[in-house]
Amino acid sequence: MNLNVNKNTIVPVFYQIQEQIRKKIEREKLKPGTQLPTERELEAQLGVSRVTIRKAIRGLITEGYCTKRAGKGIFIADKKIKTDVHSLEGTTSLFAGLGKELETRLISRKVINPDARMIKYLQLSAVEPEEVLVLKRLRLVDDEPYILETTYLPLCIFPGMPNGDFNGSLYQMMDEQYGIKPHHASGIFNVMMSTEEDSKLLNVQLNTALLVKEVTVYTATNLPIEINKSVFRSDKFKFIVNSALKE
Amino acid sequence: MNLNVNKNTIVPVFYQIQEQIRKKIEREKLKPGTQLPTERELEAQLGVSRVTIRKAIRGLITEGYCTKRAGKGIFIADKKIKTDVHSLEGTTSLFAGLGKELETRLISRKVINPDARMIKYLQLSAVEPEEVLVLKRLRLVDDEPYILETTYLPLCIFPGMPNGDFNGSLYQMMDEQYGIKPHHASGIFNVMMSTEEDSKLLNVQLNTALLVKEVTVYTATNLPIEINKSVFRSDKFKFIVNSALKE
DNA sequence: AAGTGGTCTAGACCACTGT
DNA sequence: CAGTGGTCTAGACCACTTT
Repeated sequence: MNLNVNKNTIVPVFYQIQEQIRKKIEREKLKPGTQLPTERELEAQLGVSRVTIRKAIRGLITEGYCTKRAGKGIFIADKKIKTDVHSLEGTTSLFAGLGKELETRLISRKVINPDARMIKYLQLSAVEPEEVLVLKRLRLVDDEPYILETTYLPLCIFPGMPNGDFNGSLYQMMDEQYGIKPHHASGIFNVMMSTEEDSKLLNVQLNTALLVKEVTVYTATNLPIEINKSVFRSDKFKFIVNSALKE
Repeated sequence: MNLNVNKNTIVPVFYQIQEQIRKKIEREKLKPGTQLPTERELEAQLGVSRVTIRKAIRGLITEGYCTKRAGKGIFIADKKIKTDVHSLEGTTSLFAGLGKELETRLISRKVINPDARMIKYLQLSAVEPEEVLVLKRLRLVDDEPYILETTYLPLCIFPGMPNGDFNGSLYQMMDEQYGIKPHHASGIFNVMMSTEEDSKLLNVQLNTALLVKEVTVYTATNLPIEINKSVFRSDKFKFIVNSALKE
């Protein structure tokens, strides 16, 4: 791997290692898919402890440069997919535009009584709140999970929806079966550490940094029709912003 | 602190601790500014090693729930400031709108020959590229750094700019002295680990997750006038998105 | 069964912050 | 100076993946 470490400096050893690997990736001397030496090999080669190696790799994983698999090894991540934060384009059409075969796997489908947060954002009746359909769907490409999407849909707007088939585009289904079109959305964009469930479904290590976009979606008439929480793998996506001066 | 740990489960100990603290923060049982017990106190109280305690805290720091200071301790972070990713509002007016006193500290001012990246984004002549003014400015509130902003300005558009006073709003200065108004911008939003310089200036630990927005700013006539790289402390900001359906 | 990363320990020393 | 977090070690055991 051609790395070297200088222990006679204030610069932490883990940081020296991390930066050398990062530069190799940025200069494309390490190409996507390449397997790094194992932690124990690096430990022996560099004469540092395994904890230090792991600390060096962790930062690269948080930034999405590397991925790890228990039992397999450490790998350079593929190029990230560019996604427009500002676009309300559905996941289905995003991938269609990229020429990638998107698989949608329904993880769970539940009808629940909304909590205070949902009542607020979906503007449900506080007295007799209507039930909400919760869909958890995993989006995969080549059997590799990319996005975990949780959708909250008020049944007063989408009656009968619970029996639908959710392997295609939800927005297309809304339009075709209910004549409802999403128009705009607002919410929050955040960094989150993966929970046990996120990790299992997205096939990443527990406590990996993930990117979360959580928005309320409205029709052109400002009717809230959906809360959408999308959890993106940070090694798979980069986010584009298009800003404009506010009037 | 009233935390407990069960070692007879598959759930990692560090994760149990992290989630208990997270919940206390979310339920506001731990309020902003509160100091947590020291790492060695937690170690003794919970009967786990210091490394495990530190691993638990690290995730909370990445999400911006906590901050650490060597020699001081671990603290619950203040509420985050909401920033619209989509707005081109300058930092100066953002804080003015919040009623916070923003201090701008000029860290460095250099005139450089642009590299390939700048030539591309600022659409400079590839043959005889004009020089670029690089400003590094720190934005602080109550002496606490919030944003590290690096600005690249082509001197062909802003002659004489290097001698300016950069403690106010740059956009105001562009308008008043050059008659140039920013109109829209596009670029990338990312998670980055802090470098040594970032860490020193933003007063965070080396290798802390930070949020970076790097955009090219244009006038209404699509003239690129600036590359702006803003590094946000993740314990200080949360990001709002407003999406619209693409036409 | 062998090899990978994941978790955890007990201890050491350093750098930074305050008194 | 004492106390804090920051770095690092050498070793142990576990769970997952592949052969």
